[in-house]
Amino acid sequence: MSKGKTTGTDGRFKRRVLLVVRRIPPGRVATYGDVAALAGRPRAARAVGNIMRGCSLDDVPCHRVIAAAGRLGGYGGCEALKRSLLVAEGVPVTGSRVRDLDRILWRPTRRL
DNA sequence: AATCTGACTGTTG
DNA sequence: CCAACAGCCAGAT
Repeated sequence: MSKGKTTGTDGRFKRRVLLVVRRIPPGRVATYGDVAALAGRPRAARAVGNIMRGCSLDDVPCHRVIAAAGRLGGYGGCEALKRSLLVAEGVPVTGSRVRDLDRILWRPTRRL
């Protein structure tokens, strides 16, 4: 292990983002910007989206990550699925937007 | 190391 | 409400 760098070439940011998203409880959502901030880069919302794009629902509940202002954002071209998953968890969604975002938005009590 | 990509965000019209 | 533009960022090639 002297080098310990052969694998895990992932940026720490990506790892951090995955951990944050995994902590989002059912019935709640977090915006890309919030996740980025929790991961340590409040302006990397776009980067978070790119990371989500490469992750799977089996690895992380990416459907709980939405865009700002309560908009659902994208989902690999299957936004309808994202909407269904959120509604199934009890998240009130109207059209392409989450209602009462202030109540549904996840509030982490402790940071990493 | 440079360039391109894009599941973002805020502003302007 | 929607379209266009610009700013910002990490990952992939």
